[in-house]
Amino acid sequence: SAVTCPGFFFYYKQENIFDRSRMAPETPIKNEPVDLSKQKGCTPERSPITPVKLIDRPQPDPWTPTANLKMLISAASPDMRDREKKKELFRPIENSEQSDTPDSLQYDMVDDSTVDEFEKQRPSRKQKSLGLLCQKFLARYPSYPLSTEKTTISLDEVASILGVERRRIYDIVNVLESLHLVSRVAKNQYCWHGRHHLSQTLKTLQEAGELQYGELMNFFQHKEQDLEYKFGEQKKETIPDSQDRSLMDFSEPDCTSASANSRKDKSLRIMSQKFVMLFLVSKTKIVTLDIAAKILIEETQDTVDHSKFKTKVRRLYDIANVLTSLGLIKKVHVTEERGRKPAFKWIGPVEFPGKTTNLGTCAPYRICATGRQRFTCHTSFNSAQSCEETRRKVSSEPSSPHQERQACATETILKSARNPSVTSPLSLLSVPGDSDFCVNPLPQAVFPVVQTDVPSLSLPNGISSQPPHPSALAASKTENGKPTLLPNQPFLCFPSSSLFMLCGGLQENNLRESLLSARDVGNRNAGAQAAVPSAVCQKRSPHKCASPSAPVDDEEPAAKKQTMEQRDLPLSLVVSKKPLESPRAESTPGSGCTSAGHLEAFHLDLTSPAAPEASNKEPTKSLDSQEQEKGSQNKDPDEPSPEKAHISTESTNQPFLPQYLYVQSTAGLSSLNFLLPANQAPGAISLAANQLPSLSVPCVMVPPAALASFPLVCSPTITSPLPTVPDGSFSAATSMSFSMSSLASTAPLFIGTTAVVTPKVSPAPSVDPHQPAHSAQRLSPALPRSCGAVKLDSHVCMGHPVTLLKLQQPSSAPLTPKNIRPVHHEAFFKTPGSLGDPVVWKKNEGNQTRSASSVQRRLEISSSSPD
DNA sequence: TACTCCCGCCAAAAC
DNA sequence: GTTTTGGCGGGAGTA
Repeated sequence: SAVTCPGFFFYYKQENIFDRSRMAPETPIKNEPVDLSKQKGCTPERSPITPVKLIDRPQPDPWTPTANLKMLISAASPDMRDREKKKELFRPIENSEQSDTPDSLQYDMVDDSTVDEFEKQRPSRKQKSLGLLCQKFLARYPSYPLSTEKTTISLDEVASILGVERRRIYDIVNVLESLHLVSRVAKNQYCWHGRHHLSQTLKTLQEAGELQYGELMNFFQHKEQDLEYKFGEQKKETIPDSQDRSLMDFSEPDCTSASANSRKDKSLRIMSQKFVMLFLVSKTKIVTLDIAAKILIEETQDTVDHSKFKTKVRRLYDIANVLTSLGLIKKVHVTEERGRKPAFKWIGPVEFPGKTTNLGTCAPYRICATGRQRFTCHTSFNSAQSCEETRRKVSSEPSSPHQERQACATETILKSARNPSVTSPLSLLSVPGDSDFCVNPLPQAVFPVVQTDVPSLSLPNGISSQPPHPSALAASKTENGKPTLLPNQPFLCFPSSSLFMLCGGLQENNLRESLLSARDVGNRNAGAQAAVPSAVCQKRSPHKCASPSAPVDDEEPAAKKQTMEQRDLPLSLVVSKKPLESPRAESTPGSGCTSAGHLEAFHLDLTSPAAPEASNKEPTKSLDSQEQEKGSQNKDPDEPSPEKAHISTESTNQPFLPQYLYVQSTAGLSSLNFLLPANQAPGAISLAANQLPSLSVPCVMVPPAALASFPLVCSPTITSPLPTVPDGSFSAATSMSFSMSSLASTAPLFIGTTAVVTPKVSPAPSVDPHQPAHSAQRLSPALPRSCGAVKLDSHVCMGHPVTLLKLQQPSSAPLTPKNIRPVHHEAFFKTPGSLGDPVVWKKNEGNQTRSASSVQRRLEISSSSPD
């Protein structure tokens, strides 16, 4: 009941528990009967033993402080005797919980009156539940503490007070932390923030969730079985869990230390955020545990292990209990063919007025805007989340086209995340929804850097690439130490592996308009990144991460983008809105949000040009902002302003005609894949099959959908080719680090393969403009085109100078086998590297399995791959 | 029987 | 080396 009546619950808590605890934490203790035997945490003090009875006892009176006192008093004598029994029977926690919970139940239970009975009744498991414990915990603190007051939480103290072992407190705190209700300030010390930022956090999560899980959720909801099936496959194939993980890990490192990542990947916090995302993304707002577990497992796990599934479910229950205590969800059951399935329904806020940005501002927290990112305040979290998210995306890839697309998108994102060792930024970026947040950072990162090693290229995936890029860039930089930006250059070097989607012929007009408007808005979406910022900053710090402070702003943008509606859309930048078919896409213009169906599409879109509606929708918003940013960025091509890189957004409404050529590099990974606007004359792109000719493509590069946040480079039209940059300009460094921003410049992109480019690059694919439209989900060479989903913001690009991208194909060679994608198309967006044979990946990962997320692994690989 | 999820081992991470 | 964190899964309570 408490759950259902949050208000009441809280009120109650505050009145009673809270006051007690806070005001006099000790008193509570006293009140609480401590179970000497059980309570580990119980400090001797508490141990005092006052019989818990008091609490337990249901007194007629509501739990008011006074009532408590009465109880205590009354209990006094009996307590003593009962003590022993109670020890076992009642724990402080229980007691407190009961007391805490307004529920009549408690009273009922207790009412009996006699202590003995109580004892007999012995607290049931429920009474010991994490949910109740959490309620007690929450009761201790005000939901909306004064900004001025900072409440610190001592884990030990709380544990002792609540009469539980610290381990349990961690469970609670981790979940609360994921929502920014608390933040860790030091060992054993957390800071209570209350719900002030909850809406923002949720918003951010929602955005991120859309990007990451939008399609999946929809998909699942519609086809669980299929999905499952797919997932299984995907996991096997694509999910290089390790890679994904790696992403996460890296990302985290950004924020925190890399070391933490491994564990954090699986962190309850991240899981919590992801879980929340699922709700926020779900149209029905109902998420079954099995689906959630599947989705989450995919992300992290390589193999679909039943035991893992069970474990995941257990964790989800833990999280759900806390969320329930927060009044955000409630338990329900979904009846399906199979029968009744446990599920939870989101009963928390659905719309979030605020902008996500603020979160970032909140000192303690930061939301990593990135979809995948972690919202968690802690840097570590943020990064981790992002990574994880990305991973998930990747992993989650559905076998089905849609799924694939999505997967691709996610993968790309993930990849991006991973790649950038730092990823976090990327990850952030990648997330479309987050895009806002991400935007700034990414761009920065993105800049044209030439990375030699960067394996990851987010680009490839287009969307994903974007986010990744930044990170990638960063990563490359860090890794190489030379993230070289290409000064001024309009070029970007892409790692061979990367895939690019180029889109041409987007609705430039629309975009432009949107952009303009966007500009007007002045959003600098930079702000958008807010959430991301922190994370980004950390990661990016080098760049510009806009100061975290920015977050606020960022959030706003994000918020804008992803207003409820939009959020539906997968942000994916990818969005290209309607690629070729725009017509279909068309529709949803404003909706931005793509319906579930869209979602799927959008992912796909990201990858595939075609991605119609979904992409459209999303793009609209985010794109606009992005575009705007781009525009700005473009202004300074040279400088990669963080924000610059944007994905152009299209007006959602307007369908685009995306025309793409998907150029696939041969080896899948190694080679680049891009989409060239169909419009262009094929000739324009002269890709020798073997080499990489520098291409001038008046196309837009569309980063992965995720990019939304990132700058996309779009060249709407195929303008005349840009001046080609000398291939040589880009060193073989394959890194594609092109900064998104630079790309963002939107100027038409010029893609030139470096001389180095290996012939592998399969131009051929590129040749087919048409194909692209379809699914390009697969990076695999075979699938070249699929990528179409790019979102273009041609407009943006249009005006701008052309960007030259050079593709390197570094000998793509080296592509690690991993990179090479197996036949599976599922991999879609994965960067070439990511694409690698799943099997291989797995193998590679094998060792890492646990610690490193697949993403991470990927990253690692990629990083090495450069080799 | 299936669902829940408490409990605490134990290892990674952080001191 | 010690302490803090927290992943993990056995297994018991519930429905």
